[in-house]
Amino acid sequence: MTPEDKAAIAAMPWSERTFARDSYLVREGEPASVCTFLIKGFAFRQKLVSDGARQIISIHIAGEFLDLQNSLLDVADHNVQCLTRCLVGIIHKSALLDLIAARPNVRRALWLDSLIDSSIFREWVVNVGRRDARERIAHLLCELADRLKSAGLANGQPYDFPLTQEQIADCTGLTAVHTNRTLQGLRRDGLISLSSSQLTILDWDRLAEIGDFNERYLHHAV
Amino acid sequence: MTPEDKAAIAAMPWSERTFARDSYLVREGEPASVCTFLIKGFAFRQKLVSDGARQIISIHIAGEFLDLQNSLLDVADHNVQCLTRCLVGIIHKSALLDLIAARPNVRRALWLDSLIDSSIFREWVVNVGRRDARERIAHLLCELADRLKSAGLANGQPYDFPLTQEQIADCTGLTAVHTNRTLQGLRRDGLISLSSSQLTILDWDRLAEIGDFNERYLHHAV
DNA sequence: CGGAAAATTGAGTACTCTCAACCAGCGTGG
DNA sequence: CCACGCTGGTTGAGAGTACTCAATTTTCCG
Repeated sequence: MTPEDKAAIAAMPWSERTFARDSYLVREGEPASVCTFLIKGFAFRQKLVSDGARQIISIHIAGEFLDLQNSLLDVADHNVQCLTRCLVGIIHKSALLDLIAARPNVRRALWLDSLIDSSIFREWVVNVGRRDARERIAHLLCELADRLKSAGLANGQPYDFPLTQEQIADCTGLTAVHTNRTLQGLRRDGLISLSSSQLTILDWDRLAEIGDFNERYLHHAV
Repeated sequence: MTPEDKAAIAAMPWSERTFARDSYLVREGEPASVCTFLIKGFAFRQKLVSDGARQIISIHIAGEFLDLQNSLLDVADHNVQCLTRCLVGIIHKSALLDLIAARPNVRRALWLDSLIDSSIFREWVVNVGRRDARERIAHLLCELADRLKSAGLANGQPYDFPLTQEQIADCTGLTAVHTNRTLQGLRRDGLISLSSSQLTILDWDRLAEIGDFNERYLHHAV
């Protein structure tokens, strides 16, 4: 992006707001009028099924858009919620569409962002569909560590890792109890250390192998 | 889209090609240089995990793009394969990018297409993550029937439904054996009739309820 | 008509879930 | 300052859904 692109972004009419942990930023079924991006904190997307169970669909870290799809879609098809206290940037979708119309580079960057989101969703389908509990959790930990590192949000280990075991369970399609036992297994085998929201990956190679983790789907280089 | 938009699309340098059942259209890890769309037949996206198991990530019907993400991403992050004999349209990604640059309406339509793809991936994460076998299969059947109908590819029941039980299993994260038994349950309960690639949904309301199916995520109206 | 692919069946296994109880940490209020 | 309550984490036992393996039947297609 050129300096002009960046100036155009900076000139957009956006606002900032802080949300408490667990606050909803987007609710399924509600009309979509704004787009939000995360300035500080962690957030996640989720859907609820008929019996009340929750599936988390993705985790988001600072710097990421939370609902870029709202720029074109009329009604939200899933919920977005704060994982921690969050500082969020809010842009009205029309402002974003104007910017996109005027700035090819920005347009490209935003489309690319949504395509990478999409790639992550695909990998999550694979993760919950074809891996067992140990593999799923290993994969999730690798993904988050990799993304934090690559976004420059980690200065070495341990990583800030604000997910409770129940939330890890909702990411991986498991129950909280089984997640607990599986995490204990990973600890016992000297692969990770995880407590009080601090994650240390003690043996990256083995954890990545267990989780069948290959960073290609994150498309870092693009 | 205006008539000019349509003329611009028609004027693009694209080619047609027929592929046999099971042929690969895109292979994970290979450089992405073209985009393809399905003119006739069925195709699917899939990823393989380390132990060789396969997870199908989406099913595609005539009229849909198969790898729009290749227009911006450099390396394919998953495989695309024909489910049946397919007639496929192929566009070099540079031609598509030129068209996008010149035609705001086309650009919007393509981005929208990729956003709806994304929404379907999210629903699949939920399906394999938080539903049991019967619910997963019911949901898959509802989705495909709904999409075929809404694309105008079905003139009433039965629907063309070219998935084998093994492929249904790979869509839902189950084994072929369990898929077989679960389908028998759906038949026994008078919900569906499925054989020789012909699907009849005998009781839509009950099937949709079992599968917790809500068409919102397909964003038909947009 | 023959062979391969797809569907079906049975029996035994195991991974994950459910339910329930219990422990630990922490912020709040008496 | 400590009790209390809440959330999050841990443990145990038993149940159940889904898997594995292997054989058999049926269907599809050349």
